[in-house]
Amino acid sequence: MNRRTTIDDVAKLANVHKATVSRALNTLTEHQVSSETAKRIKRAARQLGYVPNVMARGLRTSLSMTIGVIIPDLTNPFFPPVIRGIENFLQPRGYTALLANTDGHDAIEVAAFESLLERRVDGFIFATGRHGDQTVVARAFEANVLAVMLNREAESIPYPLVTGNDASGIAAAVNHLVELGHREILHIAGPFNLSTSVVRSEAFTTSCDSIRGVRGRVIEAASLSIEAGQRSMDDVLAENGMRPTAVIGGNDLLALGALRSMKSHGLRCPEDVSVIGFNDMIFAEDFAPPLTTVRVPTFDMGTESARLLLRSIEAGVQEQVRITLPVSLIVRSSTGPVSGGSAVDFPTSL
Amino acid sequence: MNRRTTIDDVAKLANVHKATVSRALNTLTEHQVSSETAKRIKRAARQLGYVPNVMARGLRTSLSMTIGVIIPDLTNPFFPPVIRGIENFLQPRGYTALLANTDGHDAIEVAAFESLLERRVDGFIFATGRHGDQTVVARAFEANVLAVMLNREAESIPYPLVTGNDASGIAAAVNHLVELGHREILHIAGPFNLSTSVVRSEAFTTSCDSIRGVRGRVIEAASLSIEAGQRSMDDVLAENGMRPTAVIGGNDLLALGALRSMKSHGLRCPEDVSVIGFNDMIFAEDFAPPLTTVRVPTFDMGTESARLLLRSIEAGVQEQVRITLPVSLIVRSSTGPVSGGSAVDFPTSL
DNA sequence: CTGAAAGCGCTAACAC
DNA sequence: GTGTTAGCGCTTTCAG
Repeated sequence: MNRRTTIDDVAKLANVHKATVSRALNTLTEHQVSSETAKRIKRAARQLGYVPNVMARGLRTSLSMTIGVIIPDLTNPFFPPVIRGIENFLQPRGYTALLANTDGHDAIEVAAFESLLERRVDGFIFATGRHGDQTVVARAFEANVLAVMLNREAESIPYPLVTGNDASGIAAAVNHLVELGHREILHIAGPFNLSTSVVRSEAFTTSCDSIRGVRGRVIEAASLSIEAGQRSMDDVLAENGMRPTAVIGGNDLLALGALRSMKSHGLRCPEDVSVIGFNDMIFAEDFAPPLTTVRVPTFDMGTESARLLLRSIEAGVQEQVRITLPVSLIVRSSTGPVSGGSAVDFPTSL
Repeated sequence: MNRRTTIDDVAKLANVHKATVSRALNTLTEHQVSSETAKRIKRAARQLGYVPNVMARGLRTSLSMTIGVIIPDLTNPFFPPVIRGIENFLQPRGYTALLANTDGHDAIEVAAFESLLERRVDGFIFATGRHGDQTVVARAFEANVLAVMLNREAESIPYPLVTGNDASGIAAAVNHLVELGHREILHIAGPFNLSTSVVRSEAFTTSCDSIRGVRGRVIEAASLSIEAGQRSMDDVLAENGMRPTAVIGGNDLLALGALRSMKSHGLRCPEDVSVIGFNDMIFAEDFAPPLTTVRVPTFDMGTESARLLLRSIEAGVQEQVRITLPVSLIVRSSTGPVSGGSAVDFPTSL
């Protein structure tokens, strides 16, 4: 990677000062230079294959034109569409996203945060909000760093928040189950140090309580993973109390775990137990059975958070908004009429 | 985001020259400064919350400590583990990856490439190799840019290549099917302008030809997507010639598409037709039925390509290696004995 | 409309 | 061991 051509090279070839080159090549200042010289300069630039050096520019303007995106794990299928949404907004505006995974570890999160600060990112998108203020989010806020929260909120830290409408999604899921005749419903919630888990489980309890005869039960999973969902469902099935006829996972992964647990216990879905997920992640329709779930506009959440952040950056001041995007229930084959009850195809006596 | 403290601030507080601060804070030059002053400097730095500015450093050293990673689509589950593998190698070495998606469009690819050049990335990882030299890869090579190819090769451009052992994976898949009694095997290949598609389909033909009585047929899908796989399988099923009893997808997505097509035609898997995928992407085990597939070490491919690239960067010269990682056949439930024939539960005459 | 000069924050070469 | 000096490549006053 040999020495690249600089603005001075272009200046020399075009017989102007480098300042003029700078003006000519920047859309915002292009009008300050006569269209003839501008043309000459551009030709020279093209001829030399000139590519401006963003680092040098950033040093001068103290704008890096990058933003840091901190997520738990790219491998979680929730995130790729979010990232694409973010980039979709950033790219045409000349910004670039710097990605960092934390795997949920505080130490890694701190390291990632600092590494992004070294790169002088102009702002952050945090998709890692947790409760308990020791997190990086709190440090960022104290340090006056511009940021927006995506999906999850950080307790008491007033960064803007972009989420799906969790409460309405859960309500739709509960209603769907109730219409199918279910009365004993289990919610396998994500860890309660995540705001989404709290919001969803509260919405779950509220929804169940508001419908006569419906009993909702909440169990907290250790993490938002298939394994944790499976373990939670195993625990429930090991009890010899009353079994739920339906379960709502705090996300699709937990629902998938529940499905695996049921399979290992010889329970069929939806004949024995109906299952609903949350997010409608990729492949949700290809599972066995295709998963009924709440679709969350992940791409749009990315776009919106990027939009919000750039607005803050341009204004130079932190906004305090809250954007809640609509969600929708996608009914597939993992939910069916309760057995022992109202259904036609499954006349039963359980 | 107020003005950050600079090296000069630290120098003033520690009563030394900024050059000394620079030395003290850099592990490679730390020994050049007395441990006492070093300690004092570090204390001052911590006290002020000093974070070095990599843009300034990069301008000086003409190293950005970033590398560009160009992929078709992050949303394709093949890539997230690759990216994590790359970052896993880069991060402890102070490097950061800049990601860009092309969606397979040349124009976007060019734009992404230039935007990364502006950021003065120290090298590239291309996961977009195609045949036909008009691509960015060719331009990069001509411009003496350091890079490595991941998974796919760019025709005649001698960048290092990191792949899985496609040929052995396909051979294992074919053998597995033959052992199950299959004799009419279909390969739904990816587009032939991708080197992986060519390698795999050639391996397929070779494998089939080498076994007496086995007839292999190759059909080229329009893209590496579920939809393309479904369409290809639809086409085959619409013919009234001899039907294959097994199909090998060029990747898991194509296999999944075949599965969908079969379902819509009332064909069962594996009873009517066995299906094998390639990559063992996430959730392959959760499909209906759980997919037999060739596991490719995606994370390691990321790691290895990053290692190769950094080595080139440090050497300052392009290497010419080729790393082929071992793959393994993961047998699940989408493959079974050929119907109408041969197995033990299905007694055989193979 | 264009040129000259200064400086963003840092490191590397050279002094002492 | 530490200070001095000189830029890296760019934008932005300020003159003219």
